[in-house]
Amino acid sequence: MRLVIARCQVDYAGRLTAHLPLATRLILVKADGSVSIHADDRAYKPLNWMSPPCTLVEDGDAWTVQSTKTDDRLVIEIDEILHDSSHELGVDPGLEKDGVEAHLQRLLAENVTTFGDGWRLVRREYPTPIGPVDLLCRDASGATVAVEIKRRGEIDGVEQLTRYLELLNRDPQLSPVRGVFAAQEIKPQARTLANDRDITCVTVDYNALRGVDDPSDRLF
Amino acid sequence: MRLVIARCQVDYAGRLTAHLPLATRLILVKADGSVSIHADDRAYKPLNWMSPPCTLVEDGDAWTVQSTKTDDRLVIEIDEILHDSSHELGVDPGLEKDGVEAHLQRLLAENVTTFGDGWRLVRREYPTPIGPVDLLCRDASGATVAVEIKRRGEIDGVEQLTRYLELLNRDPQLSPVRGVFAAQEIKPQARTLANDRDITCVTVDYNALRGVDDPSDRLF
DNA sequence: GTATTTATTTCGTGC
DNA sequence: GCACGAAGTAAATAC
Repeated sequence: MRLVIARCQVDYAGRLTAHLPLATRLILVKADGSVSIHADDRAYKPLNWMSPPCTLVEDGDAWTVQSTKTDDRLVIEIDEILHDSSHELGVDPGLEKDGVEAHLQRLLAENVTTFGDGWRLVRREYPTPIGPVDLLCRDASGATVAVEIKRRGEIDGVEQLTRYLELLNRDPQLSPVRGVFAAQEIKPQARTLANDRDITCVTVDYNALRGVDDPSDRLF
Repeated sequence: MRLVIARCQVDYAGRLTAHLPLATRLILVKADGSVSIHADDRAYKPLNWMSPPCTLVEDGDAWTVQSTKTDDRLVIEIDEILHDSSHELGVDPGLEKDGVEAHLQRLLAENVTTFGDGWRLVRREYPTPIGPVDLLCRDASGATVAVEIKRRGEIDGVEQLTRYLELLNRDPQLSPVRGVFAAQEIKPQARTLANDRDITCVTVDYNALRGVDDPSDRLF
């Protein structure tokens, strides 16, 4: 990884064309070949960048980063270099994620009684012609319920579930099928639409649910 | 801007929980308060980050980045610092973009003959109850044409234009209205759907069109 | 202010 | 390899 602090101008041509006037910035050159130009704001987002595969050619003050696959090009005109250092980082073991929708789905699949006593899982990722339903269940009375799970419940999730319900209700083996919209947080608009369509909203406490599964916390 | 190369472990808790095992990484602390943890790959994307507003508290080897607005938290456990430098960058004049959909729309509005001889513009951003149509035109024969413009023509753009056409064709003053789907690049799926719905596809050469407007190129 | 759309989206996953 | 959906999406824009 190479860190360069330099006064520079940058031009990009590719999916769009863009220009950066002369100013002092960080030029970050990674071992993967990527080059990104950072200002002192915009959080982690660079002003300009080139994704690998690409090659950096330094011709004096003119640095050219050319994409190997497309005709995208970044031209950096160096005015003055204020810092230039390189560092061996090695391969990163990578990020271990937790808490995404998939995990929430697995937890709920293993704990369908979260929705009500006597519930049981028919199957996870129940296939339909327009895509899999997250969970297909039977409630205590034996009625079929399609469950759509989101981390954040928004209006498009309700639309998605509505499409599934319409399809599932055409199947006389399953019909009538009702819907449950489960999320860690449900937006008011989504809740209103769901209620209007007789879909039950359930907000899920992910931490509590995980506690059922594995009470050992990592750090928090 | 502060650049720290350090062997470290990182834990994040917020919208998800995540852990980074001990490894050497770049810790980038920007003047806007943001902190991002970079490995030597993943292009410009950090492994972990915290967006402003947030505060970094260093307590020996334990660095804590706490979001001011939410309860998101990043805990960095420093094992060894290999590099630590700070740099004054000043305010960046920022990126001047060109080539986005808005500009493409303006260019085409000024050059509707791109679609055919004798075409003229009725109006740009023609209002309908479900949103504005990019361009409403009349072709050489006087027939009404609705034009939907995208940088990249994908299936949802065709759906959008279809909804506009359905609405516009209810207006006896305009009907019959046909559709043109214009983009720099049209995906095969979108083209197939458009053809099926008798919508004409037009791929636009943005550079050539811009050349009509302003023949002076910046760099390329 | 909130809701919607865009993004040089990027990134993963299933086919 | 390509289409589809999710993202700690974020950011800009419309309302």
